[in-house]
Amino acid sequence: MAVPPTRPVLRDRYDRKQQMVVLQAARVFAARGYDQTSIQDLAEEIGLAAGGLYHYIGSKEQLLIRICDQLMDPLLERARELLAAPAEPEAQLRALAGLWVAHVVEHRDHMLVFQQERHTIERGEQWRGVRSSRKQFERLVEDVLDRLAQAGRLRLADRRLALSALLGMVNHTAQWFRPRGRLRPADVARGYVDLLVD
Amino acid sequence: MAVPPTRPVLRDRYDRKQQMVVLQAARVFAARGYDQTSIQDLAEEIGLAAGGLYHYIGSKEQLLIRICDQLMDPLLERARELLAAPAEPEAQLRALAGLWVAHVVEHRDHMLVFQQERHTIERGEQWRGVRSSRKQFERLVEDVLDRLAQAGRLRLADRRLALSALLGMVNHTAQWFRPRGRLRPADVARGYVDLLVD
Amino acid sequence: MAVPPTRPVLRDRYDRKQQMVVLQAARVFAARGYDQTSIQDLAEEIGLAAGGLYHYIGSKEQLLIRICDQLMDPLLERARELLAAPAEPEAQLRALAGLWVAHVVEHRDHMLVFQQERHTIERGEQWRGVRSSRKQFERLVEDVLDRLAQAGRLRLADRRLALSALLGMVNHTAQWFRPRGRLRPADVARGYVDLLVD
Amino acid sequence: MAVPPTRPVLRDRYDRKQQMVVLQAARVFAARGYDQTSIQDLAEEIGLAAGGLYHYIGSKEQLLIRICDQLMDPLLERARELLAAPAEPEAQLRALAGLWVAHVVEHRDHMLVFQQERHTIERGEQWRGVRSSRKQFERLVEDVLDRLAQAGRLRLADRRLALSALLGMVNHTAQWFRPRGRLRPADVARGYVDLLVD
DNA sequence: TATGAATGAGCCTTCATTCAT
DNA sequence: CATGAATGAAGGCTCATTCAT
Repeated sequence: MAVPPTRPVLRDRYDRKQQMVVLQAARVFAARGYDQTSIQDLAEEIGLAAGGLYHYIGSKEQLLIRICDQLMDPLLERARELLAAPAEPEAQLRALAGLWVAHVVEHRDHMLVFQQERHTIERGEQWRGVRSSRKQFERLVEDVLDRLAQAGRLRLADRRLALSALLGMVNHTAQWFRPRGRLRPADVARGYVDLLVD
Repeated sequence: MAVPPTRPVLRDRYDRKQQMVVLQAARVFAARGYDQTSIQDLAEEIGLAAGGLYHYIGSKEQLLIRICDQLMDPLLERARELLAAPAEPEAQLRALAGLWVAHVVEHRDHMLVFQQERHTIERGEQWRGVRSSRKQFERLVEDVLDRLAQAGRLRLADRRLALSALLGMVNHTAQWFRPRGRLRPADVARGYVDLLVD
Repeated sequence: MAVPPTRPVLRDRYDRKQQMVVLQAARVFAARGYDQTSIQDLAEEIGLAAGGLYHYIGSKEQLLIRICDQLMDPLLERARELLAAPAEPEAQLRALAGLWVAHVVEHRDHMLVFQQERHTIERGEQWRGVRSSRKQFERLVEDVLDRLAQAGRLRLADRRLALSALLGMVNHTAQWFRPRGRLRPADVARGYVDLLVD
Repeated sequence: MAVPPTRPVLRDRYDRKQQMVVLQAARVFAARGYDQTSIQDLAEEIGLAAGGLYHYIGSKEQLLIRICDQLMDPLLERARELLAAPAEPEAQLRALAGLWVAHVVEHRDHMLVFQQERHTIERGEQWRGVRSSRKQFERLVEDVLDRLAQAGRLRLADRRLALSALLGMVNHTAQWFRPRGRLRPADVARGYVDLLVD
């Protein structure tokens, strides 16, 4: 198991390195696939011996969980902050979509891994936290869409279908968006929202 | 290697069983993941011994390829037929979305496997055929959207973004659609198109 | 996991081979130690590839459990048979010691492994069965000693101490007895009982 | 390698701590098994980091050797002292058994480790010293029994069997004796000798 | 066709040990 | 003295695949 050191200075260095490991792992898993990447492969890419990795990851599955947390936690936090403040539903949806698409684009690798391993996430006990985060986030999006519908601005009669459509569009963004491309994340987000809002 | 029999009667029975094997494999892979499912797991679920499976699959990877073909081939064929006939772009888009969503829903497991193994499909030589099918299908959708745009009916200025949005929505459908739910595939397809068309 | 075949003929061959594997494992473990013997070592000695062994053992620990069962089950059964029949306590003790020592000597390797791994046996849930067998056997010995004491023929006032002494002597036999030596098992058993009986 | 300090004051503190380490290691090994206990486990139990342990142990195997020495050296020394003085064989046997059983009981953990690792001790070059101690001690016991037999007081015709019986009884004591129980070590020793002496 | 024994490579993980700090 | 990061070599086990029956 990965046991972080207790002394604050070391703890800091440890935490930073652990973040790096998770980040790099996301990149490698996204490219080769989680199962197709051996711990040896990963260690090599990170520049450690296989055993050394285990100071930071606990297990391969815990590493995968950390990748998902690194994806979901800040997104959920920022979305909550945003929606806590009072504002018009359309404005909130635009702001939410903006940060969401930006997050997806910045965490492209995390997203790809998250999607690849959907069946894993939906199954075990140890994935409960990740599942819960995903559901909470979807709930936030749903709420904004509901308020938009109540304001008569949602172009789709079925709110659930609107939610699924938005989820599908945004998540899929990870699979085609290129940072050096013509479109900026904000353009993408605006486009998606334009489709939904009257 | 899987060597099908030559005598027609036997060949027929063999083909039918092979189709069943591929179908069942899609189901199991969708639930447990391709890599997390061993050949022995799969054989047990199908009701054969491990060795017996190999009469029908050739190899595990070929089985995966067959799953993808079973998904893409008929979809591509029907889409081509549809778009070969002359018709208005909106009508064609509606018809295309209808059969597409219906196909996704009917091949939910295939879709989930297809999405899980995206990184596999995008890489090797033996996946060229599957990749090609996917690209051809996306090209067909793109063409309809282009004609819709030329007719001034597309609600998004950026056609590529519209394509990505549609791909995202429809593909994502596999992840939430429930056959016994409130919505029928046709409702879903209509909703998606309504978002895009003016 | 080790899954035995269902068809009777194959099942028979499987069971026989499994018995052989357990037997050989006892021999190797006794000589090199359970932990110091790798599955590779063991497989080599048995004449299988490492993977092939797993058709018969399930896991290294289950193999250890089987060794213990192969030791305890027949001993317990014979002891029960013997003590079920009515007889004088001294005669029963002599008969019991006779078969017990003979069993220890014939299962010398099993005994050595059993003693080496005492700490393992006393701990986990999966060892409950083995622990229970050991306790039941000791209980049988205790009963005979009690009846001997009631008949006024036990040379030690403390019956528990007598039991421990006998257990110590007989079990230790595995560590020094040589089949080609001067003493036969029956001589050893007689000697032990002579010490205890007035 | 473990390099003790040279300055006497430090050396003293070092030696005391080393004794403690060996003592605690015996306890942990007895409970969990030598091989099943990692250096990290051990360090945690002792309250050091893994690296810190190595100041005191040299290597895991040297630690095991020290445990055996801590068991055998004082026993052998006291037994030699006792038997150096002239006395009747029965009195000597009683005295020897007394200190022996007391020693076994006080070094219960050491004994359990010693028995667990019998196959290790009997094999390597570095174990020659421990093996030699064991043999010398057994030789001392054998001599007393021989003199007892010459005095016509041994209840077993076969002296080797008597020796094995005594070794078995006393060594086995480590496995059942409870310090807070009804019996004191002296009672146990007397019981064993009573069995052997006419 | 089908079975299940068998292989051999590879995977995740552990662990004794070392060393810079 | 002590820490904890790091290594590198196994170790137990799984698994796709083959083949005699």
